[in-house]
Amino acid sequence: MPELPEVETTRRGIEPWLVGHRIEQVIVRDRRLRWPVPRALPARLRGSTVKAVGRRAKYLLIATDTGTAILHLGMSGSLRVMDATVPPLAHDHVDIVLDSGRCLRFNDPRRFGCLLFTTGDPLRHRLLADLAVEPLSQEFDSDALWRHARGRRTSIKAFIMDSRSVVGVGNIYASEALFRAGIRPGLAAGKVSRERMAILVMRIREVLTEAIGVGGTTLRDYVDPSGMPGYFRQKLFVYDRAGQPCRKCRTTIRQYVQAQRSTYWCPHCQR
DNA sequence: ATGGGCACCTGGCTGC
DNA sequence: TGCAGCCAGGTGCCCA
Repeated sequence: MPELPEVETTRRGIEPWLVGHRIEQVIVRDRRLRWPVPRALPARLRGSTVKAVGRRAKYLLIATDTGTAILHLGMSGSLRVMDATVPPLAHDHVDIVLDSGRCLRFNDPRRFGCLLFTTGDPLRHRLLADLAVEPLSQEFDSDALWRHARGRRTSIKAFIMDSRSVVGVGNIYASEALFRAGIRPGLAAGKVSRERMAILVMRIREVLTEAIGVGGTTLRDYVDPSGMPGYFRQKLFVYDRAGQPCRKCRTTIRQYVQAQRSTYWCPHCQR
C-alpha cells in the first residue's frame, strides 16, 4: 500500500522512538515475508544501538552500530510503536524491542514486505544499488528524465512508476501527478515534450510533498506509527474516483487497467 | 534492451 | 447467509 509519502511518514514517526535506543531483543513470529527474515537477524540486532532511521525509495533503513536493517512495507505493511507488553494481533510478524520498554511492531497481512540485514553499505545492497534518483532531491532533474525517456514506447505512467526512472512514485501518486500535469497516462513516455516533462517533475514533487504534509493517503488499512490514518485521500483528484465528476471540469473520471494496475484519469483535463 | 505478464499472499467487498 | 470472484498503496523476475 504504502508509497513514498506513507513510508516517509512512517520513518518520521518511528525515528524519535528508535534513535539512541538499544535493541533488547527481536521477536520474529513469522519469517515468511517476501524473502524470509534471516535467521541470524535477531542475534545481529540484539544489543546494538540505533544510530539513524533513513529511507531510500520505499525502503526504510534502520542503521545500528552493528549493521543496518532494511525494511519494506510491501502492499499492506505498517509499523507501530507501542508498549512491548501489548499482546500481538494477527499478522504482527516481528517486534524490535527497545530498552525503553517499547517495541517497533511490523504488521503485514499480505507478507509482501521484507526485513533484511546488512553489515555493509545498505545503498550498495542489491535491492537498492540500481535505484534511480529520489523525487524530492535536487538530483531529480526534468532534462535528465526527458533524456531517459527518449525512444521509450512504454506509457508515461508506467515510466514514472519504474524505479529506474525515479523512485517512490506508486499507483496513487502516479495518477495524481499526471492529472495535475495534464498528461494522459497512456501517452508514450518518449512522446512527452521537454516542457511537459518539466511540469510533470514539478507536479510529482508537489503531490508527494503535499501528501507527506498530511501523513499520506489511507485507502483501507494504512496507519502511521501512532495508529493515525493519512488524510491525503480527501485531496485526490482522480485515484479511486472512477465514475465521479472531475473536481476541475465535472467530466466523468475514467478508469482502466494499464500494466496490471488501475489507472484513473480525466479525459478532458489530460491530453 | 524493452515491454509485458506473473508471482508472491490475505482480507474485504460485491453480487449472485 | 454463503460463497465465488474480484480487487488492493509493490516489485523482482522471467519470457518473448
